[in-house]
Amino acid sequence: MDNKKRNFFELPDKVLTSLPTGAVKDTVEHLGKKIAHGDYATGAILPREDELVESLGVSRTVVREAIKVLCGKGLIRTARRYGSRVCPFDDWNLLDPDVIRWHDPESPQTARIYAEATDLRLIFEPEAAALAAVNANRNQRDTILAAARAIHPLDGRASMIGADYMFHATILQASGNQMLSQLQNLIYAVMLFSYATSLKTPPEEKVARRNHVGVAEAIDSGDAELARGRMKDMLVLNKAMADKLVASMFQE
Amino acid sequence: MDNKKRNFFELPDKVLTSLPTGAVKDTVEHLGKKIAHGDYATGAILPREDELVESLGVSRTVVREAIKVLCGKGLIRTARRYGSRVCPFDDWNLLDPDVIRWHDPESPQTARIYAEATDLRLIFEPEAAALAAVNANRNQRDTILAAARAIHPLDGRASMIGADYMFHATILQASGNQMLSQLQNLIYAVMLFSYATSLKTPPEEKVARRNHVGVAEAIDSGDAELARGRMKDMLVLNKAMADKLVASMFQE
DNA sequence: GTTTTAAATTTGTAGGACAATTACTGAGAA
DNA sequence: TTCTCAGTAATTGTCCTACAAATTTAAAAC
Repeated sequence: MDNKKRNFFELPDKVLTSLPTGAVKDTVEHLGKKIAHGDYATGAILPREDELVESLGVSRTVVREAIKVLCGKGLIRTARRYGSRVCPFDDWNLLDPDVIRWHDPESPQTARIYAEATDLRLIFEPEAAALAAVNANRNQRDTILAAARAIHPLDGRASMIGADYMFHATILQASGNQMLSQLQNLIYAVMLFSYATSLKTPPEEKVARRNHVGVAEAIDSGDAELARGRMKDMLVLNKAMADKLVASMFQE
Repeated sequence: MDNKKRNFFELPDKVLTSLPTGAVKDTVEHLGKKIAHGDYATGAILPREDELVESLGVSRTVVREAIKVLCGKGLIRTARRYGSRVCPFDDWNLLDPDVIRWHDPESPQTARIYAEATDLRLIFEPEAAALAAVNANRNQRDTILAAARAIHPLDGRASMIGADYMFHATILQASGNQMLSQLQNLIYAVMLFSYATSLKTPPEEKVARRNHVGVAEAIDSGDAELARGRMKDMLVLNKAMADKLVASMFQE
């Protein structure tokens, strides 16, 4: 049971696209990551289809289907006689779960996205908490409370971050707004980044946990105003830490 | 010149996917709309590939590439020997520009999405306005002002809504947060819906215009607090109208 | 030098063949 | 009857070849 509970709060290792496992999926992941990692500059031409066929060891059918998927996410654009070129960053579907996930958590370039995501969280999560305080069902309130209490450093970083993700994701779900709920992909990206860089940051878990539990209790009690305020306070603190971290990354 | 200006504020007729024009794109659009319109229930099996080949008059290559794109957007999921079945609504990438656009503006089912989008706007647009007041460049401030002033009923609904969209989209862009900026797709969807149903609503354009200009001037003057407050007031009013409209739709 | 024409190249579409997987069928046993 | 298990059939997944369409590049004509 303990084991089960622990698994429950682990950071889901993959938020997969709905593509079936197979060559197409692998190719999409491979190319998607390369593009998101910046291996090809904006406007750069990807290798020709037959080159990809050779280098990836799959058929042209697979390569083409993969490229079409990436087009659908705004990463690339194809033209006859020209090739597939990488779209300007503005055109990327930044809120697509896959595109978010493909960003390299280790890259300093991702830091900007991370900072933007943190700003965005500061905007919508307090409101989500307020909505959750009103709309959450019994089950959700329990999960939020349990996740908040599970945030302690003794279990190691991985499960701590897992609980953290579950905490925030459940609040979004409990808001009752499906679009708001989908922004949990954004939180997932921040968590990934946070996990990749957490080894360098000083642990402030005790404070973090107290804050989380505070928010959870406010939601559980149904006090929307209190939940909003506490969530906001928590995220302001979070943003301060994030900004410091990003600054230090660019300083290197 | 007048003509050019008018075009500038017209609602862009298509926020296209990055797929090149052609059979694949058409097929994606066709199937995507059918699914988003609810022609296939959740879990329902789509016609087999060879049936689609026949009914759509394209090759299996095209059908397969289109289906893969839809998988990438979370609409469907495929399996050998089983077929392509429609994913539960929760799995759809609701923030994907295409998925948003494919919703049927005429359908009462869309009304719920519309209401959620309106709620979401109320959350992030006041903050976007505050950010824009600080970060917008000269050009953006001018565009926002011009768009706000172009919102008058004499030009007809289409261009009025076009200016409205330009107003909100530019504010998001001017916020300086790329993720925030991408939420303009959501506003686009609301505008489409609004346009489709606007014939039934009594015109309150004079008030609307005064509000928009107020926000624009606040942004132009660089007063973040004022911009936030005015945008919020405007959207609260907007939400009240939206709720009334949705209620009337379900009442029928 | 400029314009027009031709050629080469790259993606787009079509269609056939087989592989892999899994739902379904039916026979046999409990 | 009901359950198990093997076999069969059906559907998508992958590979392949051929040709069409478009567009850049190069050549040619003026």
